[in-house]
Amino acid sequence: MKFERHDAIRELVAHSLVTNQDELRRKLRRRGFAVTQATLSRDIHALRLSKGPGGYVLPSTDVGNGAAENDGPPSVAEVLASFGLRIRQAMNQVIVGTMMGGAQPVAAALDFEEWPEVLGTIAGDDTVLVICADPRRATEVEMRLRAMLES
Amino acid sequence: MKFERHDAIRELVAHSLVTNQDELRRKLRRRGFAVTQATLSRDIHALRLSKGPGGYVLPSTDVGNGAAENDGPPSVAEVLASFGLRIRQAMNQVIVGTMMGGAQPVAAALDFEEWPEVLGTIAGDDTVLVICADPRRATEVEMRLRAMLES
DNA sequence: TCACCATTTGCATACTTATTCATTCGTGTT
DNA sequence: AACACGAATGAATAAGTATGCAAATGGTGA
Repeated sequence: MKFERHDAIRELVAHSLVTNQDELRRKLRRRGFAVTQATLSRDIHALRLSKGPGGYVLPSTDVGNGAAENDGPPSVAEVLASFGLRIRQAMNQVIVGTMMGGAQPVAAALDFEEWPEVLGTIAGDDTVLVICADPRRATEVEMRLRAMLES
Repeated sequence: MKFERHDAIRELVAHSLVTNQDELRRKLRRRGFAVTQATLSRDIHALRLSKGPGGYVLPSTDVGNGAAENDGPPSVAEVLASFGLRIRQAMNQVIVGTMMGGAQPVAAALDFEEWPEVLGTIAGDDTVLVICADPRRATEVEMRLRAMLES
C-alpha cells in the first residue's frame, strides 16, 4: 500500500542517512516494500522531500517561530506537518509515530481541538495513542490525520 | 572570479526561482558569468544549497531559535550565515548585501564584536556599509566576512 | 462474477547532476 | 622573464532523477 510506504520513507529519511533513491529503494526492500526507483521519485515528490548536502530531508515547517505572533496554540495540522512520521490504526485506536519529542505537542494540539471522534490521547516521546469509540471512528480519524500528514 | 560568482548565485537563489543548473547557468550568463554546468554543480556543493520542490534554496540556519538559550547576542558568523548574500569592497569600504531585513542584525553583530579594523557601520534594509581606515584593512575585513559567508 | 474506471506501478528513456581527467589560470619564486 | 605549483575550469561521461506510456491492480456497481 502506498501510504504505508510513504510512512516508511518519512521514517527512514528522518532517522537515517538517505543519499539517493537507489539507497532508499534497498532500505525499503529490507522493510518489505519492493518498488522501483521510478516509484520512489514519485513518492519523494509527493512527500515534498528535498535533497541537500546531507541527503534527503523532510520539509521543515518550523511550527514555533520564535516571535509569538499566533494567538492560539498550534493546530494539529501544523504540528503534524512538523513532527508526524507515521499513522496506523488498530481496532478503535490510532497510533501516531512522530519525531523524537514530537508526541507531546501533537497530543496537546489534538486535545485542544477536541475532535468529537477522539475520546482521549496518551503521548510518550515519539508515539501518540489516540483512542476513539469504535473502529469506524478510528478510521475516520486516521484518514483525517493522514491527509494532514501528506499535506 | 569564483567568489563573485558565488555571491551572484546566492542572490539568484534567494530572490528568484532556480529550477535546475542549466537555468542558473543562463541567468548567470546574463550577469556576466559564463561558466559551464560542471562548475555550477561544484558551486552548489560549495554553497551547500539544497534542491527541493521549489527549486534550489539556501541552507537555512535560523539564528533566532525562539527559546532564548544563548547568553550573548548572535555572532557575526551566525548572522552572516543566516542573512548574508554578497560581499564587495571599494576603497576603504566593505559593502555587505543581505536578505531583506537582514542588514540591521548584521550591523548590530559587527558593532557588538568591535573589530579593530572597523571604524563604523551603517545599515539599511538589505545593505550594510562597513567603514575601515584604509583599503588594506577593508580587504582584510572583506576576506574575513567572506570566509564566514562561505562557512 | 464481471465489466469498468481510476490509481498505481514498472519499463524505457529523457533529463539533470556529479565526477574524472586534462588543461588553463593565477600567484609567488627564482 | 621563466618556472613551479595549487586552484579553477571545461569537456566528456558516469551517476542519479523524472516522466510518458502501457500494463497491472484494486475498488465499485450492475
